[in-house]
Amino acid sequence: MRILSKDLKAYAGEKVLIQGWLHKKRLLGGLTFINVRDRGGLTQVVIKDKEEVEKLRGLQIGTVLEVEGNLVEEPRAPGGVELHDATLTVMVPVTDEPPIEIDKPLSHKSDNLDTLFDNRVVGLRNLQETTIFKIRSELTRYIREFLYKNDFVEINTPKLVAGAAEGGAEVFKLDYFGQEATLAQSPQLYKQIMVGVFERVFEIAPAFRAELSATTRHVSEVTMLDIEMGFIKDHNDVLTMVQDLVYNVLTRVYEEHGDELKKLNAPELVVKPEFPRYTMAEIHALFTKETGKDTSKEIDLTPEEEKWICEYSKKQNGCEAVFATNLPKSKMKFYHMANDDDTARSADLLFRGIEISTVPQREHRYENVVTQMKAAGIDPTHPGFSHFLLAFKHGMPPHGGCGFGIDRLTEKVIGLGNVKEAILFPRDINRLAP
RNA sequence: GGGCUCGUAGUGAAGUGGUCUAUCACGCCUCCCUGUCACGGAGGAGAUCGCCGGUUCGAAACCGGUCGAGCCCGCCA
Repeated sequence: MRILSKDLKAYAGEKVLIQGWLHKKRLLGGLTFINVRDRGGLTQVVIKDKEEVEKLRGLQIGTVLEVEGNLVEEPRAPGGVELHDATLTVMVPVTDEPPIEIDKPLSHKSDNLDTLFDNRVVGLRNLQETTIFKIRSELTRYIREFLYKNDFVEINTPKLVAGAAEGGAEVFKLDYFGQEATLAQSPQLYKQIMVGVFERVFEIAPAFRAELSATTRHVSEVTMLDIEMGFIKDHNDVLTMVQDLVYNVLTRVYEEHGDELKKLNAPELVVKPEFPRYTMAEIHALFTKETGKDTSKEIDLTPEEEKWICEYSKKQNGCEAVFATNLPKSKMKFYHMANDDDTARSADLLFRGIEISTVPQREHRYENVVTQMKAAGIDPTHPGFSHFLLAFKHGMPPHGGCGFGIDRLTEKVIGLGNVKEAILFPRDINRLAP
């Protein structure tokens, strides 16, 4: 029976069988160490028999092995146990050397990302890369667990759609049996419709953005967490839910994976349960006062301001997650709810210098939605929107939610420099493979 | 869409007019090595310096073009 590396400790003194990939060879003459990688980690195998060592001649890292041997406790071995008197069986021989290093950290310098992604299928076997995606997996697990606990239902909505969900943003167009279709750039309208069914819903799914953006924070296929909740008292209810979710997820990942985060050189976490809230106008004023650069006429936060306010809040409030509230009405989407002044009931959640989520309250009154739609130049009878309006005609409670970038969250938790490093197979303007 | 930068063995880097017949590290091959864990030691293979053209007695280096890539801005998650 196959034993996983992480479970070996319980089998000290017994004969065990492991299966995995050859991860590293160290030949010391009469003594050879090999590391075998399986889903639980690495196992050190000690081989003295020359014939057994010869089986590995010419075989490269990646060779699939079965190893049978006696498990002994050995303080000098990593993990405290190792296999002795091993008999090797080569399940799948590999003779080509890997195109990229597997047992040493890979270069994540921006100039080298192209090589990193070209060789992704093998490079991901590098334990440093693997750890990034294990942490990403944990982050999504924590998100799901938090939302289930708070009575949210996980949904799946179509990614092939009849029209743009959000006016303005660039969409991918494609032929759909003779009709023009687009790839969904957001589940926005569907998740709102589902508030009329379940009250509280969420989805973790790809969204497609055809923006011609070439930056460290953009990709054309993004994994979004979308949340929507009904029967809110006001915008504050949504902000609090998102805040509690993020606080829970961040503190939990640092608790449960602190060692791995440290190995990846992740920054120390500085957060408080209550994230500071500044209106956009306040941030412009503070930034202008502190730096002397006048941003009071900017509609949105500049990328420099996003970095600055997170640093500022970290120092002032001991919290590097911060809400920028009262976003300008001029930027508002037709389904957002306006305030009486020139702002909207919408906020950006910023963390470590980047926008990771937008958290608005929605306009739930049918007539107002139609009015705002027309004002945005959208035809309410278009098949991409008519069903959305039908749901509103039949009763939508006050509601709000968020769109949340899983890729950016992972990037920032680990302290990576580019969102693509947090994506297995990133898609951008230039890259469609692997 | 606008601006800036980069392209040298499989990988990461050094070299900014001649001493480059291109250097180093990792990886690979051969040999030595019984406690390695970025093992160590000796030797070896591997690059028409992205491509095309030009300047020059001479180009990896300078100029123009081209292809590829990255970063910033706009926009957004």
